[in-house]
Amino acid sequence: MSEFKEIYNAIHEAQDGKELTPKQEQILKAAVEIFAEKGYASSSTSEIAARAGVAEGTIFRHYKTKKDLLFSIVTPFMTQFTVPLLASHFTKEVFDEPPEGFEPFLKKIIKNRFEFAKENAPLLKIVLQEIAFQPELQARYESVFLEEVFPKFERALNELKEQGSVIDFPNRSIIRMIISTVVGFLVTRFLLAPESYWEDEEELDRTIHFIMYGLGGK
Amino acid sequence: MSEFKEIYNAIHEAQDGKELTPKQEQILKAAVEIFAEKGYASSSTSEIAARAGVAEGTIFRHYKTKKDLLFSIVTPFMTQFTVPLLASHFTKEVFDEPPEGFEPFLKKIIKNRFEFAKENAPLLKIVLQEIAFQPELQARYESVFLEEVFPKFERALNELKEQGSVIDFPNRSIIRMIISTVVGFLVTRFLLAPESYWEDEEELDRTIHFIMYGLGGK
DNA sequence: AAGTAAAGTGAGTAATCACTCACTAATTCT
DNA sequence: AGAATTAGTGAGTGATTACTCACTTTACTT
Repeated sequence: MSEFKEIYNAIHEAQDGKELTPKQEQILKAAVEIFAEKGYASSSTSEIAARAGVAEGTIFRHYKTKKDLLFSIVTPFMTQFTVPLLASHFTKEVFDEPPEGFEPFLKKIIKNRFEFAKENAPLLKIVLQEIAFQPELQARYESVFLEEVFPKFERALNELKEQGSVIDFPNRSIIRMIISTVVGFLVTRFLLAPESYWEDEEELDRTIHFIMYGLGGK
Repeated sequence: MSEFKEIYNAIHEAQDGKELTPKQEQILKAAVEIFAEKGYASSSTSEIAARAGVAEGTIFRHYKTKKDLLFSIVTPFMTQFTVPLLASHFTKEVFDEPPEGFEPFLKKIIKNRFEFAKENAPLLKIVLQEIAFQPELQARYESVFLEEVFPKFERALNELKEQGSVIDFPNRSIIRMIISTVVGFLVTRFLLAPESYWEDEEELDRTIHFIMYGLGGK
């Protein structure tokens, strides 16, 4: 919750050179909650204003349209979620300690994104929902993921394949399988069955085992 | 497309003892298209009526509410999708040819559901979207999956574990990993990147390999 | 302290929404 | 063939929608 504020404040500051107004924070918080509860299309600006304790006009003072409000919420999250995947030490790590570089690489990346998802579950839900219908979000995903994350991932995989520690599948197949497994875990854990009892540490280790052996070389 | 008609006709007939009216078919077809394109909440009954070539009142002659129309579309699909998982020969197959019963079991089930998803991609999209916000759909999923599919799956897994051909993870973890992998594949194949060139046979085999080795025993 | 710019307000608006209803057209029943 | 039931229609309705705008309040600058 405090992290929430920080992320948006930092991003807004970087864009506008100003901090978020208290009311603006309340609007963002309320919008995230309501979008996650009922979906973007079924959420009304009047309800968001009411929950934020703010006049409806105040929303439109800061965000030109309702869609603009959605993007102001979703875009920073998408960026924050992928940024660590771009950090150079993640790819370096794979090469530094061969041939057992794959497992710690995966472990670190997954546990890291797990913690982030844990603190931003509603945002995860909003993104997964809205990316299906908002072309602007798809475009953003493609430009960031396909142009930045994918190539880095691919370089690491090619190296690992040469070491023989990863099976010789097409890179996009491998990446699809890893992401399916991780996203499937995050969705089950935080969106489908957040109330269940979860042994997070063990479940993470099992998930990593699944990927490691599923994609192991030779 | 022809299969579409058949499924709904059969189900409607079983419920009402009557066949679907031609206009009713047009309504269902148009609703599926539009729901998949813009999402349930953003679709208007007037637009559905227009695309179906039907007066708006006709929709409400057959479906009490817009939500009733959604359920009439989604429920038969959910049932059809899970029915083959309940068929007894699927679980039998695992025990009949030990110890290599796991792979053919998986292969058959996955290829089968792949074909079904291929012919009903828009419906798959609608279900995945709306299950997040419609408690009635969640309830239906839980009653069918958790009470029917899960126990069958579990019995098969316990047997396979005793044979040593499947790793000793909790059953719900194993099932989660299998479903994540399969759903991730279907979503990527038919919803995210349906335009890409896909080697379906090979990709299916790789996906099965991934699961087999990821969950292999010993 | 005065002046200016930004933040906040809430009644008002045109458009759209799901849904109704009195009516006609087509089918089925006897 | 006539009666009765069902299918189909489309103008009409009240509620809700995202968004505007003239106005007040707060914050910052000098």
